[in-house]
Amino acid sequence: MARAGLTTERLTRAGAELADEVGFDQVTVSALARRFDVRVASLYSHLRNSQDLKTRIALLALEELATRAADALAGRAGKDALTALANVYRDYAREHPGRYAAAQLRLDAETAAASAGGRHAQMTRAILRGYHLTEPDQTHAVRLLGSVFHGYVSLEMGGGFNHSAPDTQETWSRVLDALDALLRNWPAPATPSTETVTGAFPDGP
Amino acid sequence: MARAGLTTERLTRAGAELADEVGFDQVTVSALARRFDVRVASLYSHLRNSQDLKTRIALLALEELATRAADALAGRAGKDALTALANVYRDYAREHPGRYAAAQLRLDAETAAASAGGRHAQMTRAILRGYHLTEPDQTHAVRLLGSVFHGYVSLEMGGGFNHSAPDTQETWSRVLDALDALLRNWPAPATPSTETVTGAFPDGP
DNA sequence: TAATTTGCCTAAAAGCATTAGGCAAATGTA
DNA sequence: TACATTTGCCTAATGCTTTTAGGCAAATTA
Repeated sequence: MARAGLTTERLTRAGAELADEVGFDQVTVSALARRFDVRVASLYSHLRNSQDLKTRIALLALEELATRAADALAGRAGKDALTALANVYRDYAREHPGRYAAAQLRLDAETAAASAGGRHAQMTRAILRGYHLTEPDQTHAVRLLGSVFHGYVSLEMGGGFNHSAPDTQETWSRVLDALDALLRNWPAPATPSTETVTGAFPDGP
Repeated sequence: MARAGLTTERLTRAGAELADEVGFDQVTVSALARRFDVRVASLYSHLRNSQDLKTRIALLALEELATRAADALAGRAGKDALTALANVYRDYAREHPGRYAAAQLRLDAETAAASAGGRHAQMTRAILRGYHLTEPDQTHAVRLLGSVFHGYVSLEMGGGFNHSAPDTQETWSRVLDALDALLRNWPAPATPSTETVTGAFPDGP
């Protein structure tokens, strides 16, 4: 009987498409087999197991995202770069929700080390060059940006912003304005504020 | 034979504990039945199905979070309130990772409307009173804060911040400093910058 | 063409979700 | 107290997913 021509790569790509269609956690070895019109057991020659499939989809997504990010950053700096990078994540999540979810999969240390994850941190760090932050503030800022990008995209996709007035695109622009302003004027560590105490009641009532 | 005394509430609470122990998406009707030393089918008198169980755990988590948030905000304002609210989310996620994951579950519109979700938005809005923002900036800021809190906690729990130098507590403090500074000095919408263009090459090369 | 490798198959076991129908314990009623 | 009803947990059964073992035929190599 004719062969289906399965390969790990083809399965991974099809898995990514499936994820975008039905959601990453609905991605199942069975569903993938159905899509290739092949028996389930046949996939186990190409994939170690279900977790292996999911990991491969995650790595694919991280790669795609890193490539898009690198393209977007080329030739840009400052707020222009900030906006471009932020939009890469947001647009990718909208175009490929399943892959974006996959990119959030927790990888074990070795796999993570071999993934495109490191490049993402590097690129976020790159856009900070325009803002003249020095360590450790640079790392703080990298983490903040990652948090905002991921948090915003994740809440927006979850429908958390659908309920009220200003549309989410408007908010997104203003959030990027705000981040730009913040990075241009990164505050020093707050000194534990004693002023309210030293006002009316220097040593308490 | 003696009855086990199952109720929907007891099952929900036990489900939440199970989630914290093994992860929210490992929560299964079967595992819960095992925990009560009872046959699986018995749970279906108290739960419509697996999804129902997960939804109930999510609602429980949202309630608990809202209660903690309300307690934390009582009598606080300004940065003090900002920090307190932020720490509620972060601490809850660390103490109850499974419940925190549950709180992220996508609910259908009616369920969401009946949930404590609305109170969360209200409380975030409440801390902005100390910062004198008016609409629509207030909504933008609510969304930004939600994004940072959720994004940071989610990346931190995922181990995304374990790789490099400044420890995550230090970053957390500096992120809160930064948000406070940003809210005290919320920027006007950026005007499309024409300055780089009008400099050397007014109409392009 | 013959030998070997490789790819997809059948078969089977185990776990989870879910429904149908039954018996016994708990509760309400005379 | 005795009886009737409701309620709670049970057994049984179906269907889906995961995963392993072993087989046959197609593709590749010699």
